Amino acid sequence: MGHGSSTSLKAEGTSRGSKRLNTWQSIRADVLGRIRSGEWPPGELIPTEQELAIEMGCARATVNRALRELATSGIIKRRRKVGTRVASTPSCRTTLSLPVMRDEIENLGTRYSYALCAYETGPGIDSAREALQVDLGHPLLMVKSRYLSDNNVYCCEAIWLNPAVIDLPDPSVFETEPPQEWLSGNLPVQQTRFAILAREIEDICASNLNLLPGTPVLTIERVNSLDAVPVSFARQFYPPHHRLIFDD
Amino acid sequence: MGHGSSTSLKAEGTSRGSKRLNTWQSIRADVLGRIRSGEWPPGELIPTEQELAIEMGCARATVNRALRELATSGIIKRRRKVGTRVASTPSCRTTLSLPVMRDEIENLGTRYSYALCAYETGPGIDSAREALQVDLGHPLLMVKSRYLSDNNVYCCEAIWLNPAVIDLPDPSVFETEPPQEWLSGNLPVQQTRFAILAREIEDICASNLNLLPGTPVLTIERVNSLDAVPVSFARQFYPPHHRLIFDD
DNA sequence: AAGTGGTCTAGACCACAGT
DNA sequence: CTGTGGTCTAGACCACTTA
Repeated sequence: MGHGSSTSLKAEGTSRGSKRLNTWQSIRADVLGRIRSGEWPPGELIPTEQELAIEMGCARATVNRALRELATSGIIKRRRKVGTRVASTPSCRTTLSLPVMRDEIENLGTRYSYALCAYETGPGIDSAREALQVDLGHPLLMVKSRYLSDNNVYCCEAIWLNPAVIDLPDPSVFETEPPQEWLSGNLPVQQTRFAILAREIEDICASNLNLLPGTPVLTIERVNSLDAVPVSFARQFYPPHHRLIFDD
Repeated sequence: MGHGSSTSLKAEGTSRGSKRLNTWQSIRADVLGRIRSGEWPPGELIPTEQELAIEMGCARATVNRALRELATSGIIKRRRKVGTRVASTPSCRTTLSLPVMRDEIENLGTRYSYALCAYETGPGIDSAREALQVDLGHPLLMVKSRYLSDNNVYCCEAIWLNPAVIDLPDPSVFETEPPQEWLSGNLPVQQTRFAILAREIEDICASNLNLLPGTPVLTIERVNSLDAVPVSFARQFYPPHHRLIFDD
């Protein structure tokens, strides 16, 4: 323990001319470096926040912030009283961002456009009724549309909306505005549940994506809920070359 | 420890000691509630940290923590000098966790088992050579294996390892230990890049998954690197019913 | 120049989990 | 019990952006 030897100044300040010495980012980088270098191998217990704070000459809160970020990334595991360990099984955690289609396409640097393909009111498909918790006699509005990136079909979407729980507009508004955007603009922000899966493309969408029926397509399903009441079920199909990339 | 029971504490002075009132979680919940209720609609500027801290009766740092978490989730957007806005386009951000297969299966509450299917040294497939940045004359070790969940095939894996950059063990060790686990246990933690996509299952793996050739399978590709040098390229195939779920 | 978020600090208390 | 991470606080300064 500290025995007064330290005058508690991190003065020194000369060794590095850098602007900020003790950013939490720099501490995170330092710890990460020691892990990657093998100095702290998987499963190893690393020093406590207190010890690291002293060693790095910063406040414990700063170390805490750095280690918290590493824990969130799955790099380390923290438990009270026990301490902090390097993750023994490298469970990679990363952030999945699913923006609105307009942003997704424009972020590619390409020109976004949207087109309505069709709409109809009917019983919908099994998956939609299940997700929306309604039965066969209950009509749903289905809207099919396409998103283009520089005039190439980027994604094909089918969405089922439950008119019993939300006031739907005249479907003609979907000629210019995607249903997902209409939802977020006209209802208080919803809760959304996702699933990512692989499916054979549906026959009806195959032509929209210029694909042969049976082609595997990456599919994202979304259920939007309002106060825990599901209001829409959507499927977005991406052509075969599409990948969700995670670099870190 | 130097400090005896130096009861210099200020007796908590505050009124009632109900649990904790001003946790950052409660503040996050409060703000989220106001957003969801429509009090602060999309695009709206919300009060500054300072104002919220006063209103909630807590420190600005606590408000900052709460808002930071919301910003990370994509619920709000923050800019210095400008302030904090409710996201106008609800770009959903969530955490994708890709644990080791053993954990992934055991987390389902099922029994995990692993089986080696085959291995061979050869030129590998185009994608593998590209990912590993080697050419045709360069031999790679390919290992195919299966992961079972309660004796049902859960996932089928093919991995190509570059013997030029890592010392590979005798392939027989892969009879009991999955290559991914061997990698993480015998090399300093690597950087991993991912991609998620949909593919037709390869003929060779179809029988391993008890599927017909051509079936769409959710595929995860991983490239493990060591000091920016790629050492392995893996493809994991999940049967058609498999979904990556995001609830939040 | 001024306002807002971003971060650091030093100290304190709490929650949890081993002993 | 004790030790460890988790959090709150009050104040301070910095960084970025707009006016």
